[in-house]
Amino acid sequence: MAHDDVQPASLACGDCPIQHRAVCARCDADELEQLEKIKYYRSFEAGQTIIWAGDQMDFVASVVSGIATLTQTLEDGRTQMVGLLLPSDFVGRPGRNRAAYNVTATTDILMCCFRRKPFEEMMERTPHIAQRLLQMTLDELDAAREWMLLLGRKTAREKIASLLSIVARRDASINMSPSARQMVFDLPLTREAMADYLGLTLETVSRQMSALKRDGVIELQGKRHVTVPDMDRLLLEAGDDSDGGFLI
Amino acid sequence: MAHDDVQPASLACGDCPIQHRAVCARCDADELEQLEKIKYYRSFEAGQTIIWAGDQMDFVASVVSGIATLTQTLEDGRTQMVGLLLPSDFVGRPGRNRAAYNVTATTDILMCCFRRKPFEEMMERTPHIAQRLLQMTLDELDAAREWMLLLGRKTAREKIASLLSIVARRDASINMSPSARQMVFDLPLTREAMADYLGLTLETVSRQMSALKRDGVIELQGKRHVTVPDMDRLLLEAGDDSDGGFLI
DNA sequence: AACAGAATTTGACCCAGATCAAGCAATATC
DNA sequence: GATATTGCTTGATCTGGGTCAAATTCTGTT
Repeated sequence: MAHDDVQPASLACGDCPIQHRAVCARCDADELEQLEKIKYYRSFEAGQTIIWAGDQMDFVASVVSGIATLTQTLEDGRTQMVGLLLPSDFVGRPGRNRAAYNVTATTDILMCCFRRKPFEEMMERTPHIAQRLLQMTLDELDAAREWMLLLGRKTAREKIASLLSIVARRDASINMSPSARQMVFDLPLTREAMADYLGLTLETVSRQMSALKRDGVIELQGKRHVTVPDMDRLLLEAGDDSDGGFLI
Repeated sequence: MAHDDVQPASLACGDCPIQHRAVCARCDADELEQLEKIKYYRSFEAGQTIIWAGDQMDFVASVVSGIATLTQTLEDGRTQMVGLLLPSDFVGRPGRNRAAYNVTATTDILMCCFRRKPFEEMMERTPHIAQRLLQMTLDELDAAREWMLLLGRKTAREKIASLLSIVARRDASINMSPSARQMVFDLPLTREAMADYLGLTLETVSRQMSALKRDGVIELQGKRHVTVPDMDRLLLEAGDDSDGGFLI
């Protein structure tokens, strides 16, 4: 998951052919050449499952463009989203060859993959890769823990408001000044995906969206296009004491 | 408490004075000497808050003995536990000087601390420390995500059964063969702490404990001492498809 | 042993969110 | 242009777990 400290500009790192913050921010020419040899691209269509939980993983990868979700399921079909993969996010872990989650493309997606074994060997020789991955993993852990608070203790309305403010914030950091009061963005998730993320049913998501609209917290044009007239109001509804999103 | 006196063999790494898997498993004599210089011990009593969210952190640390919890709170007082710190676990992150969570001792606890700046500098020079921390952080992330599934999608009864099976499993890995059908252990948590961990109220925890007892899934001697006559039954109640605990 | 205080259990009641079931709107297919 | 298909909304009803309150252990102290 990406974070507030990661500026979109930092995603493309100069003339690095991989253009990925996890592995190339501090790579020298020699290291980049090594990476070049073990890398390949894979693309998936929206809705495709990229990796099934339990699958053999012979690669680690980073998202170049598009969005994917990490989900866990109970055998009776209950599913919980446990993470989002946004451009520049990393998936797969050195040292383990089985996937722990389902990874599903929610939009068309392009992944930059590295063969696992050589990547691990390279990591041994190239300390700053482990350091960078540690940094990213710690960010993800913070995000996951923030989400635990949401899942365990927030009301449905607060959950929705939290998700909206997070998406708004991320969109804003890409499209406009993050301090603007009014924000406009498209939801990258269906109601069902929102429900899976928030630990709710899609009906409750829909009802709370309608409630927030009725109360003037948000405006909806169509189903995906959202206008937030007053971000402070939305953040208040989210129930966070802090200024909002660690998440995403 | 059982955990104070029993240390898994793997925690003590040879003649390393720090005896901590995060930082010394592959340290040579020279590195150990450096660590020795920046380390100190702190101890806390059960109930004490070790670190407040937002506090300045001038150290990173690992638990030598005892148990602590990581909690997040909303400003109206709702709290959610987001992690447990057990002996050998690491807390604090290189590269950030503000704590993100409250850390509270649930038993008397001894921590081995390293001054942050020199630790970071040492990490730069000593690749395997970052590699080890990455490994540990990835494990924690998996645990957090497993917990997200629990928080978002499991019923109260399943949550309790999950927690019990996790504690049983961890205890078993210390005290006896993990494959035994019957298990006996002490809960290291109060009902309130269990509730904070599971995203429930303490009344619901109590009720579900009683229900599991009534249904013969567990036996209770006193409030903390638990006997599980049939671990498979408990795991079934936990609703996991896998064989249980990534967690803890 | 008796008491105080905390932790836990149990009961009665309530409500947020789940479930079940229709309708509606937008897009894709023929 | 008619018709599925898919995603979303809304309504009616039910229920798991929350809330409030009162016992009942347990623990430590005098």
